[in-house]
Amino acid sequence: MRWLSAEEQRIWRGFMTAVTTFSEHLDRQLQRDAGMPMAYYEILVALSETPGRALRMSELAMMCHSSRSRLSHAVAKLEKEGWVVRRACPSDRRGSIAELTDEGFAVLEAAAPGHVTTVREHLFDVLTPEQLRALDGISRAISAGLSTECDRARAEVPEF
Amino acid sequence: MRWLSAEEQRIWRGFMTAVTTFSEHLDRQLQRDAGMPMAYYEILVALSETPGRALRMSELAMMCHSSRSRLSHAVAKLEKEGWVVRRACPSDRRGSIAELTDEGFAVLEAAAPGHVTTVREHLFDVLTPEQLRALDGISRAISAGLSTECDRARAEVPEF
DNA sequence: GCATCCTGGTTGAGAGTTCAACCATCGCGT
DNA sequence: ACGCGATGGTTGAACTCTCAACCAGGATGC
Repeated sequence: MRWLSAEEQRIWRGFMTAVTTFSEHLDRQLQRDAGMPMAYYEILVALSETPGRALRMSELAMMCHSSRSRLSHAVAKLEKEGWVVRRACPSDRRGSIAELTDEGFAVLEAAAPGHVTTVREHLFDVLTPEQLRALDGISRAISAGLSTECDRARAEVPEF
Repeated sequence: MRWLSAEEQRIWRGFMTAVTTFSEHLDRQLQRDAGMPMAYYEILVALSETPGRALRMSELAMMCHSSRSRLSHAVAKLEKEGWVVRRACPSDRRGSIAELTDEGFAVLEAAAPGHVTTVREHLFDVLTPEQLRALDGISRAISAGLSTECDRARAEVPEF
């Protein structure tokens, strides 16, 4: 087993610090200005970008990179707020469809500018175009490394 | 107010996806193999690296970039597990000192290899040396952008 | 000495996440 | 038609985090 060098540790810790501080900052901003955490904001965004502003729970879960359970709890809360409604799926009786309400859309419209401004201010404004290009590549590489993980797991299943 | 371009959105979402998937993966690995979330692991690491394996709560909070409240809850749990003990601070009667127990150290030693391996596998193994250098700069820039935020807030306080 | 403010730390309630268990339905093979 | 494994989704309990309230002890000013 290979440990991390001092240099690797520095990079690793710096990365985690930056990322967690950043996302805590974003979460706090959204919670303060829009009364919801970022995970819930993402749900509203995903719905708002879909034609019909409605999606099946499982598709919504994929879009938000969320577990079914998490999404179910979250949508329950959003429904209680009146920002989303759930209705049955006509083609599959198991299914359930979440739809963004007009009020939910209005809330999202009100929340978006502050959120986008925060993202721009702390990400795009502090990085050079070159760093942004690098970040793009880094994100892809990390994501690819994680999804091949899943593939490997899937490949381990006998008779697959 | 300036919206994000399509390209910026792509980078932004890709970045968040990579980061959240990655840290969820790490959290799950630690939870499964060591029975604790990453935040708690970080606490044990910070203590283990301090001479005497003990730190005041406030210093520990800074090291872990954690709020006092979060740390207090976390250390309470770690104490219940027997991995940490709390004792009074001799120089400041308000203070409280968290100390890593031998059992806590043993648990940490057992957990470390799996954690390091996961980090290496999904971060250092998937990035080129050039990307790692870029990541270092990016992390610094983001962290700097967030701390100047605090400075500005501090500067806004009247008579400061 | 004492009033006042600040700092260190804890606590409790409320919100969000995780995990495993669960139910209903679908799809497929026979 | 029937059995059966896979899928879609929900639920409850345990856990973690956040936020605000709080208490105790230091520090400063008079």
